[in-house]
Amino acid sequence: MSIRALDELMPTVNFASRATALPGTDWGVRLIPDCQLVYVVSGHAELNVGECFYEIRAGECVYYDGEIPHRLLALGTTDYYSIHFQWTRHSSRPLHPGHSIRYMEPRDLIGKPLHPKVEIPDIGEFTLPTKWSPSGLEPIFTKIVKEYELEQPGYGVSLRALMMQALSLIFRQLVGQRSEQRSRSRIDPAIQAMQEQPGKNWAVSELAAICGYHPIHFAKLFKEEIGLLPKHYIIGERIKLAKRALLQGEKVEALSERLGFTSIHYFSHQFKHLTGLTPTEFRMHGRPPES
DNA sequence: TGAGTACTAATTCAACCCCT
DNA sequence: AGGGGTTGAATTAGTACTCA
Repeated sequence: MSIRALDELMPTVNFASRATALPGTDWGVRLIPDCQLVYVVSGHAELNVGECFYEIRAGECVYYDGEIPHRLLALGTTDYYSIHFQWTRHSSRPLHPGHSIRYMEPRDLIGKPLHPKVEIPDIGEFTLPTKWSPSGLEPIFTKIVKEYELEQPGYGVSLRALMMQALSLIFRQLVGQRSEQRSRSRIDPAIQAMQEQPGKNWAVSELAAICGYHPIHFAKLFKEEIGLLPKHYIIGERIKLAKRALLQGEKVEALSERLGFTSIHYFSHQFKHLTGLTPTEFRMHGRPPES
C-alpha cells in the first residue's frame, strides 16, 4: 500500500450517512470504488475483508477500501456512521460510489486487507489498522453527514476540511498509542538520554551501551520502533531546537556550537537538508512582518 | 548478538558569496 | 577588508546486509 504524506492529502468525501440497520442487513460481498469508514454507535456487526474477519461493537471503527472484496453484516439493530471517501482527489465534489459498486460471491472473499500508510511530518510512518476504537470522532462525523446532506454552496471544500480533521484525529491517536508503547520499549533509556542532553553529539555506540546492546543491533531496534535511524533522529531533534532558537534571534554560529554540531558548516548543511531553507532564510520566513 | 564487507551518509575543509 | 553564512568535494564514520 502506498505511503501518503499527511500534509499532502486532499481527501474527498463521496458519501456520508448516519443510519440504523436492522438485524441481518447485509452489504456485500462487494468491491467499492473508493474507501470507507464505518463507525458503530450502538449495536453489533461483523466484517469480512478478504479472508479476515472482524467483530465490530459500539465505539469501534473499521476501514477498508476497493482493493479487497468485503462483506459487512449487521447482527443486531446497529446505529452507525458510514463515510465513503478518497484519500486524494483534485476535485472536492462528492462522487457517489453507488453506481460503481461491484457485487460478488462469498467465494470471492480472498486476500488480506491492505493497510494504507501515512507519513506524518517529523514523527514517521503510520499504518491505519482495519479496526480500532477511536475517541472524539463522532462529532466530526456528525458534521460531515450534515454538510453532505445540506449541500450548501462550497460543501465539497467543507467536507474536505472536516475529513482532514477526522484523519488528523485518527492519526494523532495512533501517534499517542505509539509513544505509550515506546515509553515501555527496549530503546527507552536512549531516547531519555537524548531528551535530557539534546545538545550532546551522541554516538550510536554510546546510545547502544546505555541500552545494553551491540550498536548494530541497537540501530536495527531503533529503526523498528521509531522508523528512523538513530543518527537521523538525533539530528531531527537538534534541528527542532534550532528552529525555536533561530526565531528567538540566536546567532547561527553560537547555536550550532550549543546544539553540538561539529561546525557551523555542517549545521547549515543539515538545516537546509531537513527544512529546505538555510538558517538565515528560516529566521527571515519565521519572523512576523514588521509594522 | 557479533563479525566482515560494501555501500551510504555524516562530517570536515576550503573556497566562495553577500552585506556592511 | 572582514564577519557571517553557504556550498561543493573529499574523507571518515555509520549502516545494511549476510552469515555464523
